[in-house]
Amino acid sequence: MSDKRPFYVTTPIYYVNDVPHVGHAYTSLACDAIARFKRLDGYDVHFLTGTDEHGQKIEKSSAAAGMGPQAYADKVSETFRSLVGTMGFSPDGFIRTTEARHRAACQALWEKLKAAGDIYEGKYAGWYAVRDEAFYAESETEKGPDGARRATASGAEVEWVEEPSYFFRLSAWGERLLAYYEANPRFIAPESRRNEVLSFVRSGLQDLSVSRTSFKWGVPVPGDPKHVMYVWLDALTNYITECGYPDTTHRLARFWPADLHVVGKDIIRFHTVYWPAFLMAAGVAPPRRVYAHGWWTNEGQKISKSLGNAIDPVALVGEYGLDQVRYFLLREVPFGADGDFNRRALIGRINSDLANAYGNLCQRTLSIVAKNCNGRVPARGPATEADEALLGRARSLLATLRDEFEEQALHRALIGLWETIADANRYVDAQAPWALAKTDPARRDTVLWVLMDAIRRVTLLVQPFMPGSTARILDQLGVPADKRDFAAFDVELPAGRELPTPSGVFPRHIEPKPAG
RNA sequence: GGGCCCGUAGUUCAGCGGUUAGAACGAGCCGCUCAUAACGGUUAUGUCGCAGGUUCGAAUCCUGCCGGGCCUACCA
Repeated sequence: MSDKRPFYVTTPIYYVNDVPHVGHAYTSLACDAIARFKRLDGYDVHFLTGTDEHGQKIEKSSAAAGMGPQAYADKVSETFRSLVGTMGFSPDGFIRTTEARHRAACQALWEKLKAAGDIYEGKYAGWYAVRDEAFYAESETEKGPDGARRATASGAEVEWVEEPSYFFRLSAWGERLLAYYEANPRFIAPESRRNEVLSFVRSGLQDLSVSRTSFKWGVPVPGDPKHVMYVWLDALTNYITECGYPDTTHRLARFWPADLHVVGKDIIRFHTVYWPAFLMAAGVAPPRRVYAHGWWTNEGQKISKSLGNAIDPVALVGEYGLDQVRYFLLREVPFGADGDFNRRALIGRINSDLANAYGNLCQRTLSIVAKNCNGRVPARGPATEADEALLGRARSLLATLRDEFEEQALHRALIGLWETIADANRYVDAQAPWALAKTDPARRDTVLWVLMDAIRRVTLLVQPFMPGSTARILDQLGVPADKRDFAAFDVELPAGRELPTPSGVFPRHIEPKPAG
């Protein structure tokens, strides 16, 4: 239906045992900026997010909440769905693992793996801690002086438990995975994560338990309904469920293989080892790229449930503004690295980068236009060297940003954009259009036109990061709605177009005076 | 234990073999007055973690040490 090139980007599906926090918001935000950039650049984008709703924890949490697991999942899934609105995300699909289409896809994938001989029946055995409701590897436990074995991390007593389970023959896929990494050097990013995965796979893979009989809340194993599929086989499959798997004629089938899975660094292995192994075993192409981002700390402190210092994105947006938060999260930390969330830095970004540099550039330019040019786009005259320098820089931005988005270097994209904003502010001072207004109105108009065009180009490219604010700026510049994608990057503003009265887009953030 | 990464101005970081080590924020001084008291110019501070080594030359390569982080499988 479209001859545009497809681009498929996904967030992980979020587990509904948790309430949304900045970590979730951050992953989705990065995907959102990427999806928006690609749409503006003419791709047919499919951006998928959703919720993971199966498993023992949901079964238990829902019972504790006095409701059925589906009702419970419905409720929590809804909080994730509402985050989409709060954060201004633009997903094209929202998938839930409890949907019938997902059950069908998981079962189809299972049958394929079974038929290929990559699934066999065995016995899952391990050290189980009742208190933690978790299995531990032998190396994660130790024997105490009383002879009882305990989980090293939690101190909970563990017991040896065995249950029947199906296994995926992951051990057979090590060499083929390494060959895939070798042939597709961009598959895992950033580089440091790739190294980790490589060394993990080289160290040898064990078969993977992919079913459980100890709980019911999951996708039943075809032909053996005592079992439900266990975590990753269920969760990861969502990415192809969306594309209609196993129906290759589905309207979204053309989006597979995914161009990009964005994940937190904690689940990189599942996406770069298990997932491509499952897919290759089933005869499906693996995704093109998996990018793992880092974690946020809160004012220098590790975020943890026990500290109760989770950051609520909804509160954040309420206090500082949506685009301000979006900008901060993507600008403050190199995408891929860990970062610290702190108020001083956030307020610094809001005031320095947004209010003083960008917002004020727009405001000072547009108010001179409003006062001197009768509120219309001025006409340009011959360009000077200084004009060409600024315009040349602004023109080169699109190509640069394309490269940076190819690498998910979102922070570098923003840095480059802001360098041009700084150039433009220097240009205003050097050209002093307020003085030209008295001596050389034609030259004044040229200067203002140059500024407006530089701002227009920068703003076009800032759209993926701050869609709301940039829309307002483009309105004030008189850029029509159909001239805001990158195809219109070189469509310059026609002189004489009437402009609305300018008004500030990025207010300074003034900290409320703390008591005492 | 094994593997990977990091330690550079007050702060966050760039630089990864070649003249006097850079940027941003913050601080001081000067200028401008179009603008959200915003903007521009300028000044300042660094034994580039420590100790050896390779080299004509090292923040940049090698070794050791100190300090910090991450990975080392079935919690999403």
